[in-house]
Amino acid sequence: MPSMASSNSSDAAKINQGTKSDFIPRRQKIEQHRKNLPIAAVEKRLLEEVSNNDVLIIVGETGSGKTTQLPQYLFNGGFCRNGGIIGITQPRRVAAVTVAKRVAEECGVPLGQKVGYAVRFDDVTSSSTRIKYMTDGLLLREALLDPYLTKYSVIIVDEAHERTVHTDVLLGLLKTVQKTRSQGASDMLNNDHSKAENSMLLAKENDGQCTNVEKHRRGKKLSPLKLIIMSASLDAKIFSEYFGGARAVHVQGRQYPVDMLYTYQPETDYIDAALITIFQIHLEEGPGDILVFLTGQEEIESIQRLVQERLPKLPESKRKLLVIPIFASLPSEKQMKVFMPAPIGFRKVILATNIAETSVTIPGIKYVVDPGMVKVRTYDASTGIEPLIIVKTSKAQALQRSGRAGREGPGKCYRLYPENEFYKLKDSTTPEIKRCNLSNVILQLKALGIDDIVGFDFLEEPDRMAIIKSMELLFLLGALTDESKLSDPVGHQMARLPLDPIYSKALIVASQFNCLEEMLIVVAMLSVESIFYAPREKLEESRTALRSFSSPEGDHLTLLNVYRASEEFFEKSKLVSGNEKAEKNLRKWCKENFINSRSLKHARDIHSQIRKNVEQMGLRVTSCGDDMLPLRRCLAASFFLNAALKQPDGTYRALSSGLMVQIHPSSVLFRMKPECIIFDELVRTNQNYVRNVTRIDFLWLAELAPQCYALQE
DNA sequence: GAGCACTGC
Repeated sequence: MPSMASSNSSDAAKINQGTKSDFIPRRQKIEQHRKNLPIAAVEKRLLEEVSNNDVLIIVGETGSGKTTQLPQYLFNGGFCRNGGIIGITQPRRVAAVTVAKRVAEECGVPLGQKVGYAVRFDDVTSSSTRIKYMTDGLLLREALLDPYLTKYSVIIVDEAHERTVHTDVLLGLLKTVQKTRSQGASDMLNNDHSKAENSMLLAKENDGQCTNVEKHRRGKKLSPLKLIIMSASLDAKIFSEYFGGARAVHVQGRQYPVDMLYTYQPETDYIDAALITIFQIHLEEGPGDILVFLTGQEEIESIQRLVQERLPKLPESKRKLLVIPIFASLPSEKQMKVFMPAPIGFRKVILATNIAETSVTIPGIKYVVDPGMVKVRTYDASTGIEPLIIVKTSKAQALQRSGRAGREGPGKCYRLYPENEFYKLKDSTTPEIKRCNLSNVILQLKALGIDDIVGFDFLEEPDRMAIIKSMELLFLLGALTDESKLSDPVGHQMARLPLDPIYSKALIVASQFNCLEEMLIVVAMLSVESIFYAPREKLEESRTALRSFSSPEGDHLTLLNVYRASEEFFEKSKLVSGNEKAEKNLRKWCKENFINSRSLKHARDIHSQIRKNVEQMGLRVTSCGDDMLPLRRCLAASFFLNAALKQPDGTYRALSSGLMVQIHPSSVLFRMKPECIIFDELVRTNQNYVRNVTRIDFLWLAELAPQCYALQE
C-alpha cells in the first residue's frame, strides 16, 4: 500500500505542506507542535521513571505523542551514551516508516542518520543511527544473530495491546534477555550455561556476526537493558504482572469527544440496519463523512449495490452520496480513492473491513457505523485448518472503531446493538498466539536456545494441543530430533528462512534435487496473496489469460510459468526502455494478463531475499532445466503431509487427516482429477477445498517420506 | 464450478 497514512502520520502530513521558503517558520511550528503534545508536560517525570525502573509500562491514549516523542526524550536524556541504540518496535511496516520520517524531520536530520528505520526489504539505518524504528518481527529475526540484542540500550515495544504473535514472542524473549543482561556476563556463563551456549553456537553458525557475543563470552560485562512497553488500552495490568509488578504510568491523549448511540433492540439483520443508518445520517445529520465497518468484501459489495440502488429514489438534492469501498485485496489505485476529497456538496460513505481500524487512517470521518461484527482467523489443532469465522468484536475493538470518528473534531458513533450488549462483550480480542499455527513460533524459540516450549514463560499460554501438533509437524519435516532439539543442519536452516516451515523444507530438499532455482520461485509465489485477479465482469478474458501460463502438471508449475514470463518480459523491457519505464511496463503487462501486480512485486522481493538467504547458507542453487520431474518429486518430498488420493466418486481423501476434500475450481487440475496430488492449502468454506495442487505419483510418497508412508510388508 | 479479516519475517 503506497504512502498510506498510518494512525500516527496524519499530523506529519499536515506539517509537511511547508515549502523551502518557509523553512524557519516550519521549524518553529514543529517546536510549537512538540511542546503542545500532552506527553511534553511529563517529559521530566518519564525520564526519571525510566531511570528508576528497568521495566516501565506506559499507557498512552491516542494523540498523546508517545511514539514520536519518548525516543527523542530518551536520546536527549543520555540513554544512547556508549553508543547504545533506542529500538522502537511497531506491529506494522507503514507505522515504522512514517513515524521514523516524522521524527527525523522533528530532529532536523536526514533519515537514516541519527534516526532511521528497518523493515523487511528496506533498511534505512547506518552506523550513526541511535533511534531506530522497526517491525517487531524484524527485531525477532535480529535476535537470531544477536541473542542478547547487545546493540540496544533501550527497547520500546509500541502498540503492545494489539497482541500480535510477534509482540507476544518478543515480550517473552525480552524478559529473558533483560534478566541475563542485568546479571552480567560472568553469571550468565555459569548459571545459564546451556541456554547461553546454545544461542551463541547458533549465532556463530548462522554467519560471522557473532563478534558482540564473542566479546561477552570473554567475560566483558553485558550492559543492562531498559524495557518500555507502550499500550493504548485498559489492559496495563497483564503487562505489569508479567514483568513482576512493573510500574505503569498513564499519559493523557488528545481526542475529540465522540457521542455514542445504540439501538433499542438487537438487530436481526445488521446489513439492513447499517443501510438504514447510512441513509438516516445522510438525510438528518450535518456535513462529514461516514465510515462503516463490515466483515468482508462480499458484504461491502452488497451494501455498495444497495446504496446505489436506493439513491435514485431520493429527491434530487439528496443524492450527493459517494460510496467508496476499501479492503486489503483491492488494487492500490482503488484503495487510494478513500483519500480523495469528495466533489463539492457530496458526502463520502466509506465501506471498510477492519483495515480502517488501525492500518489506514481516513481523513474527514465524523460518523462511524459499527455493526459490532468482525471476521477472524481461527485455528483448529485437530485438523490443522484455519477457518475464517464471523464473531462479535471486543470492547477494546469497539472503542478503537468509535475513536475513528473523533480525530478531527467531535463525532458520532452508531453501534448497531443495544447498550447492555456492549457490556457483555469480551474486554479484548483473543491474542493471536491462542488462535494460530505455532510451528514458526516454536522454530524461532528453539533457534534462540529455548528448548522447553511448554515451560516457556509466555505472556499468555497457547493451547497445549496446538503446541503438540506444531512440534509433531516440525518433527516430521526433520526440523526436530527425537529429543525435540533443533536438528543440525536442517532445523537451523529452516529457522533462518523467513518462510512457512514447509516452504523452508522445500528449499532445502530442492538443493538436493538440483531444482533450487525453480523452487525459490515456486515458494516465493506461494508466499504471497493470490497472484491471479479475476474481476466478475471479465471472467472469460481472465480465464484465457491464465490458460497461456497453465501447466498440465498443476498449479505450482503454472505459478513458475507466470513468474518466468514476467521476468522475461521485464528483462526485455529493461533493455529497450530502462529500469523505471520497465517497472511501469511490467504493471501494464500484469493488467493485461489479469495478474495482481502488487502480489507479483511482493513475490519478486521475497524471491531475491530468500535467494540471498540460501546462498549464504551454502545451498547449491542449480536448475533442473526443462525437466519438471525433479521439481514435482521435490514437492512430494516436502508437501507429503498435504497429499490426497482420488476416490471412486471423484472426490479426494487427504491422507494425513482423513478429510474428504475437493480440488478448488480455480485450480488448473480442477477438471483433470489426477489419481494422486499434493496441495499447498486446505480451506473450508461450504466444502473442504484444496488449493494450489500438483499431480504426483503415489509411490513417491513411500520413497520420499517413509516417516509417514512406510509401505507395509 | 467457488468466493478470501488483517498483519509480519
